[in-house]
Amino acid sequence: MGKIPCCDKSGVKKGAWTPEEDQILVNYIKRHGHGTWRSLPKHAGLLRCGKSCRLRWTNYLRPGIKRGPFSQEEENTIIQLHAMFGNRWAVIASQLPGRTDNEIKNYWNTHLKKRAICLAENLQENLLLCQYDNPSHIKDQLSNVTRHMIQWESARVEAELRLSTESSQLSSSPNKMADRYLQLWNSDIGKSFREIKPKDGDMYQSNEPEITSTAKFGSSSSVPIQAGNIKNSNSTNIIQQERDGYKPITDSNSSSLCDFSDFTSTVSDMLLDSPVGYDLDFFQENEDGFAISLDRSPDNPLLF
DNA sequence: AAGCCTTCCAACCGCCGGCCA
DNA sequence: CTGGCCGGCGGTTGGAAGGCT
Repeated sequence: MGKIPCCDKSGVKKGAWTPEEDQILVNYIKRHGHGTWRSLPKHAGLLRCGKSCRLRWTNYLRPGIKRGPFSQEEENTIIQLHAMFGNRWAVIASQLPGRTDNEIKNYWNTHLKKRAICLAENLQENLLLCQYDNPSHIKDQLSNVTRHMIQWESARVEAELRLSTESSQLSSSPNKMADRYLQLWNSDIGKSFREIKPKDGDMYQSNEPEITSTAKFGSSSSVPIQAGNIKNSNSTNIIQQERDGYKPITDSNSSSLCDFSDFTSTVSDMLLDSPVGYDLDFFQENEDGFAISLDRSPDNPLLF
């Protein structure tokens, strides 16, 4: 049987669109609407397949498309939504007016993903070092781990807050919240927590590499999120931290995994139970690794 | 200046789900 | 219920542009 291709390959032009083709497409759609994309090229007089026309229109020619570099706010939104939804670019794009899924996907793959991977690898390296360094060094490494976790949790919490205020349906459904947490846990960012590779006698026990049941997140995801005083743009810290001197490492061939669920739930609890809302400034390192602080100086590595 | 390398992004490709006959 | 059509989505790629030696 086989699927009928969207267009006859012969006689169909491929590659970059010319300004003339753009003009033809725009003029036609302005006059007639796009109708069925498959028949559009024939009616408009274009030697393109319908899919190509649709892509060109939705990603480039459609009115309201925003060109140019992403703002910090847009970047934050992408990071948060990617933490929530993974590579569901269309969902992410729906929250960024004027941006297309293709553009966001490209931006993630060329800018944000790289940073996230660097950070995750650095985290992994830090934990490896913990096993060989002197005990006093461990606290520093743990601080890095803690920082990373706090950032991850803050991105998640803020994203959940945002979505919960936008969708009363979702916030009223623990299962859907759990599903979102599950997606988050199975995303690249969540993966960075799971794929820590301790050696023998590791500090953390490796259990579940990938969670596939929403039941695992029952308690965390059902925590009611209140709209209010969460500090904005927490997630940018992931990027900022990388910019501020986190160095990438190359060893990423991990096979054993380390479960951070205890850690993350602890940090999550601290965040969610905080009497001062979701402001993260109170986190700061001390001699025990991390503690609560009101230090708001720019040098505080936990400030976002 | 020239060649090579890397980065970035527009566009392509194949798959999937919804709709309809 | 089934099969075909269609649009949408996400992964991937090719080439242009810029940087480096």
